[in-house]
Amino acid sequence: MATIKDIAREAKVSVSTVSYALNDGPRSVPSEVKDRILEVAAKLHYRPNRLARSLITRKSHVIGIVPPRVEMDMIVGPYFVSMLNGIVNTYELLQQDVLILTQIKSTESREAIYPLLDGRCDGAIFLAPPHDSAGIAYLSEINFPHVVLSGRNSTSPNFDIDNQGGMQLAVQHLAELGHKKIGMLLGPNNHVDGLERNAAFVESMNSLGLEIKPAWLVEGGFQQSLGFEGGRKILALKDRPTAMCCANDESAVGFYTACKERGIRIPEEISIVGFDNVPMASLVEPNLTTVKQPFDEMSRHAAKSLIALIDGCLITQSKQFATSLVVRSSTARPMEDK
Amino acid sequence: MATIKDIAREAKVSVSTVSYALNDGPRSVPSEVKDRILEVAAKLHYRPNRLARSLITRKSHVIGIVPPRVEMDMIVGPYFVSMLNGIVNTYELLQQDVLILTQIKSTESREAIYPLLDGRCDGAIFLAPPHDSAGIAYLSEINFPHVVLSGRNSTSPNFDIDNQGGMQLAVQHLAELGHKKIGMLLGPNNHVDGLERNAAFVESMNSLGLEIKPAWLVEGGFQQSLGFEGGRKILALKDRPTAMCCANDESAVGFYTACKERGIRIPEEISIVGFDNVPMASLVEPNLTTVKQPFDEMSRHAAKSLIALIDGCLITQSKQFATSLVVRSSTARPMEDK
DNA sequence: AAAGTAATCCGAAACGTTTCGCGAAACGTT
DNA sequence: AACGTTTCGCGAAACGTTTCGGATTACTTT
Repeated sequence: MATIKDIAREAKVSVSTVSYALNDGPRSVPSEVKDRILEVAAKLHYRPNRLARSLITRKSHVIGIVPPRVEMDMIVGPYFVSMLNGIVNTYELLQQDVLILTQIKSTESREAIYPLLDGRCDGAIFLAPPHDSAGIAYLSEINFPHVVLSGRNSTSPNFDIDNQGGMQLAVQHLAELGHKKIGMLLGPNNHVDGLERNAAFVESMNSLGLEIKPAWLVEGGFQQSLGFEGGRKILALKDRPTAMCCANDESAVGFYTACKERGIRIPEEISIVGFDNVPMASLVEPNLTTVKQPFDEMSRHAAKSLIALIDGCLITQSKQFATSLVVRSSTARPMEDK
Repeated sequence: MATIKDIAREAKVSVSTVSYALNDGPRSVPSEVKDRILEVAAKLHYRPNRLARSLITRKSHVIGIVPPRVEMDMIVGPYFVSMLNGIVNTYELLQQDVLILTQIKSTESREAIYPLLDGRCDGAIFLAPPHDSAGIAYLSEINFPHVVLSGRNSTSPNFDIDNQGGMQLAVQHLAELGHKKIGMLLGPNNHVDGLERNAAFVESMNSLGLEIKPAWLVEGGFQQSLGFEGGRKILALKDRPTAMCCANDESAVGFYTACKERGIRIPEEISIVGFDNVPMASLVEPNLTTVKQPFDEMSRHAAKSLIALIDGCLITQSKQFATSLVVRSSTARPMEDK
């Protein structure tokens, strides 16, 4: 592998001159000798070693992504994918590569996030990390550029949606259709989005004067399988809700399966609202009414903000993104009580 | 940021001793002084700089991924995601990080793939690259470890499915149901999988003695939108096929939309077979009968093979993976001809 | 007691860059 | 002709590691 030294020898100039020539460097080099250098470089198939360069410039042009985890398993589910999509496409334009840090298993301690701090990346995006992790707080302390997507860390720039407003849209929609008996497939409590959506459900129901029945609140996690189990529990009740809010689309789809198993028709016998608007929401039958999270806008915004941080802009504002309701075919007026 | 030098000064030993202590080797250091060094390292929150280490060891423990492109746009569609999933999960266990090379826009020239050769990654996986690219051939020439997933490069290890066998399963299934009038939503010709599936369709039809009608072969790309357009063309014909093979699931779903638009029932009026078995296949209504590609097995195999290559195992075999037919609800016997 | 061996640990080179300081040459100005 | 100002180019330091060669000391063995 040819190095800058080889070029220097071959072109009979010094190493520094070669560097200036190749980079249009901070110093000028006469076009005649520059041409010769470039020619030699091409002949030797020279390609700069980025490690050496990054070592001295302290810039890698690589952005780290810390993927979300659930019980030590990485989720490469629809959420991760939707976010990654926006991030990757943004960085394609901004000339940054993306490093997926598979080795970071937790954000809870300093040591756990050390792989981020070894010079390989200029900054990091955390996807849906646990609330207020010590590891992330440490990054703020040492001023390592980073942003948090779908999470809350008091010391870091956060980009998240307005879960409160989103859930209110969902509940209100059901109430307007005439539903009074509304249950919820709860989200996980160790995650901000889950927590907030759960709380917002209770709040929205209260503000509309609707009664919350504890039996209608069951764990749905954020996963299809848990949604299915939760659905079974709900549907086995003698007194069933006529509508369900789900903490996310995946668990809603799990609920669908439970309905199918029991032969309960959606939306005739039970209305279902999801949350997120992942691609599958418009594929399942009936198409899922859901609260839309602007994945693309959020992820692009986060990606760009991180670059701003890296470039020295110190005032990166956290931002909450608005949600909107996408009404499809999984919600309808409740059947007449007989 | 503390360096090994700081530790050396603080612990009153030489730099080399610190290195040996921190790495347990290659030379021994008495446990008394080692403990002191580790203590100082912890106190200073030392973390090794990987750039410096990689520079000298020539190992980065990072695997590069070159994503597939269609007309300069990166596809972060179901295919990419399914593969990425297997790769990332494998490398999580094998202690490798994953670098997505957004900056590689083509594999056609040496220069285009230079970002791969700058020391940041030890090897690379190409996802569905164009057939026999000069860039990839160059990698073989200079012995840079790499594998090709879903593509064919004569000089590189390839991991791909048996498109021929898969398409035969599809056609045979339709034939067994009694279909004689079978069309195809063709795949793109600039891609091996598209090419092979198209060819295999023709071959399978011939070997079963079924007539191929040119009007029933329309471009479907690998995308939903093109599948939709293709579907419109087919369905507008006076003499329609009773069954369709689609080059992949996404275009099949596009075909679904065309059917819905025209009020044509699947599978009663037309049977549809997809290819790939991406998650959406089991979500659409009716569930799509499709040829299953073992994404997980393939991607894991490729990921592991690449590591073997990097570790010096020079005989990494290309491998073709078997497909299987997943019969769901989008295929049925044709309606009686009246 | 001498010689051989093993254990320690230091200094320095190396990896491939970027960039600073400084001298030499070339040029323009008075 | 003397002086300042550019332009050009070289050498060397720096980035943070790993690892080799060798010097010093301590422990065996005869």
